[in-house]
Amino acid sequence: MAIAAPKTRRGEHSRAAILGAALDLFQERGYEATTMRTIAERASVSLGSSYHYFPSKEHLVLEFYRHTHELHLEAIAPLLAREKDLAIRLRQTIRAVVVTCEPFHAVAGSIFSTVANPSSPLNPFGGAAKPLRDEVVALYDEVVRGSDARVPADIAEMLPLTLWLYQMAILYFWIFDTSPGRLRTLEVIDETTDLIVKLLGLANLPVLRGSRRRIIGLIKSVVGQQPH
Amino acid sequence: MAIAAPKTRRGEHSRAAILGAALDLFQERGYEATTMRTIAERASVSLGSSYHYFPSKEHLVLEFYRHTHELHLEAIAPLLAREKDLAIRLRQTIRAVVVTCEPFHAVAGSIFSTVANPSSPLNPFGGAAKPLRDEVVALYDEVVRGSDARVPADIAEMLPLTLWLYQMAILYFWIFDTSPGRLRTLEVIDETTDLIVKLLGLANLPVLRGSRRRIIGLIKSVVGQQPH
DNA sequence: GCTCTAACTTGAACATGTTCAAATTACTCG
DNA sequence: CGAGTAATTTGAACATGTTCAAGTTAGAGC
Repeated sequence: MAIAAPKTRRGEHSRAAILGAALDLFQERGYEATTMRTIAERASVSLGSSYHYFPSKEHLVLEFYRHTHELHLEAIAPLLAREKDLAIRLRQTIRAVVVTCEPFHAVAGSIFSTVANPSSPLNPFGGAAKPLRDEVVALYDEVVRGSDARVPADIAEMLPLTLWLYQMAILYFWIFDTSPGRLRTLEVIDETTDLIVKLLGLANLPVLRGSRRRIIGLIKSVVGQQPH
Repeated sequence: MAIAAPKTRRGEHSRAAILGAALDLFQERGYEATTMRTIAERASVSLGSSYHYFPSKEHLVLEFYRHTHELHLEAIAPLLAREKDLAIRLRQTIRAVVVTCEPFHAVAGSIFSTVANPSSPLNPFGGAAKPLRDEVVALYDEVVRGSDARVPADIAEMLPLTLWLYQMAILYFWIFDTSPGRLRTLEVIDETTDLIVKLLGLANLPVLRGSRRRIIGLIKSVVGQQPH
């Protein structure tokens, strides 16, 4: 993602200063209102230097995402270490996403759309963002695996990727949520996580068994498409 | 959406020329590669004139959308007039969307992302795009109402808006679809429309009846949020 | 310490979306 | 037809993401 990893002490310092300035400014003013010139100025480097370490403004956003992901991991780790109930693990993990992102709610919209652009190298469905996406998927793998729920193999296979997609959908809803305390998002999270866990439990029921293979195949083909 | 509707013959001519040039160029070169200067040049007006009729480049995209929607309506009207089976009506309507948009597949990505931006006035969830969205929702209302399916009132109420959201999801999938003839998208359409109609049929089954009110409430709260 | 190469830095230059005040044109009303 | 007003047109100017060729600096090898 970076044009070049720094090779000198000065280079390391510059890169860190640019990234730090960008993260601060995105949070303070949002994506569009933050200009590359402002970032360079606050980092005390020239405009051109920023482009030496980050090919584009969008690539700085990717680092912003990575930052929030790390906050999310920290926030949820203790619960994942002690709780075994899948419903609780899932609900709390998704709740932690929106709680972690709350300070960035005002700027999340423009950032999200930048990333949603299918032709952007940052699109999470393929490209430069893949390593980060894989980390998020791994988290959901841990959410499921670390629980005491018995999930059939065919479902377990595609569940983490599906939950990642589900998280994205929740975030998109959250962006539009203007309710006090973001209560509506929390309600939707509680309802949907409950629904998901119930559906997993129903997977072997006669009514659903008939469609199970078809539905799994469908989800796999939707979620597993590897573009670019 | 337009700053001003034309009041003179010359004005009408200019606006039409700008819009026509924009539609052609978006199709030829895509959204980013089409500059406002190129549009103005092909329309034989000055750069400033374009901004007299369209507040921004994004607003020209909205017209592009309207254009494809009208093509879609034309394409699907005959079938909706004669066919009564809901599954067929729905499948063919959604199929017609991607078939209609096929000439724009290469450029659809950048256009879609522009519109997906929650802070854009063009975001379909609220703002300038609302009139067009209402038209699309009305089409799905017609798809359901014109069928011989008996849909419970509580479901019928939120079904058209939900189908509109479903159409958006299919389009997002289609953007990434690189399979020959866009076959994967067509398969996903067939599977999902079938699933939707089956679920409607199952709505009164005991297993689902327990969750039905909750699920409907959930969908309404997700899809009915009125932002901005 | 000197030299040399790779790394790094710089700021001017470019393209493009957008704004705006001034100039021009179209239309209405007497 | 002749103002006068509203509509339209214009292009220069601005902000910003990005590129790049040229200059400067850091660190390795001797």
